Amino acid sequence: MTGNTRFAASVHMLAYLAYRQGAAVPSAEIASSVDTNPVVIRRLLSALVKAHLVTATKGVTGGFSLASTPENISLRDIYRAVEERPHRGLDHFVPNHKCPVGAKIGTILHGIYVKAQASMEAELARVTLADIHQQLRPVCTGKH
Amino acid sequence: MTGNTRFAASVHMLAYLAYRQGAAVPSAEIASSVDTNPVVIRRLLSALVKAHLVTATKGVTGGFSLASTPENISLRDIYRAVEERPHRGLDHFVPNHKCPVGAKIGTILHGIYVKAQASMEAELARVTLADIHQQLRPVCTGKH
DNA sequence: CTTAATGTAACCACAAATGTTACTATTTGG
DNA sequence: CCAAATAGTAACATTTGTGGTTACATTAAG
Repeated sequence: MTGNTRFAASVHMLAYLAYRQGAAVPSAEIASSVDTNPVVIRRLLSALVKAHLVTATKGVTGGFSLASTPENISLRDIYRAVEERPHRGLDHFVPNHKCPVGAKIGTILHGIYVKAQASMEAELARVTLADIHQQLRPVCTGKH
Repeated sequence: MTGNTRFAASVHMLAYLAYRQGAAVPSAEIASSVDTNPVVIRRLLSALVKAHLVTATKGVTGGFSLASTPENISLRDIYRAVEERPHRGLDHFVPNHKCPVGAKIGTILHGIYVKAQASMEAELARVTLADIHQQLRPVCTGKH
């Protein structure tokens, strides 16, 4: 699993928590579903805990569970929690400011990125974890 | 200039060609405006030529120019020309198919990506090179 | 106390993008 | 025909981001 899979993996993880219906799920179990390392899972979940989408409990019986009902968690919430700097593409775009075009294109592009992303996020906002949980049916409920 | 700047750089390049009003502009001049290597410019322009957004002429007086009027070139055209596989994020996302969630989440996520991107592209389609050229004013016309 | 869990730091490995060099083919103009 | 300037492209180096891994401190249950 390489490349930028933060968002996809996060949706998968939260869908798994919804599927486990409030149980405290350890990172190792989630890692098995996503097929990656538990530390990778915990790193991503750390961001989701900070965004108050997930709660974590330590100790032997600890694990992760949704901080809210699936209906109240949209994919936009998840996106914003794990993709902190979506305009990263512009971070290292530093044209020649001595050129009239290079001097102004950065500002123009920034406005375009903002609008394009707002449009995309509006689409993500229309889907909730409950919708995804619904699409996962028919499926046996509980731990596999 | 690092990271994924293909789209931003391409918009810059085509804006520069619009600014130069149909002249045959050599890659070195564009590279100066973008502040990068001429080969990088030619590589990106190669994709834009294949998409019929730009024409190239070889030889001493050669260079690049727009294949159409700025009004007829939208940012969506540019995006599609240089970002061939925008769902690349999902390419390497390979969950555990033995898990009921892992088995189905890929298809669900794919549908979400398609919709989110369509929404973003619709926004990009609303902006043309003519709009950008307009925003670049006031600016002296011609070679700097 | 033992055990199983989170939380993180530190590092390694790999992939993808950009930057660079070098070369060929083409076209213009003397 | 030749010289100069250009596109086109292959090959390689460099950089950067991401995921994977190991290790360890902390916490809580029984």
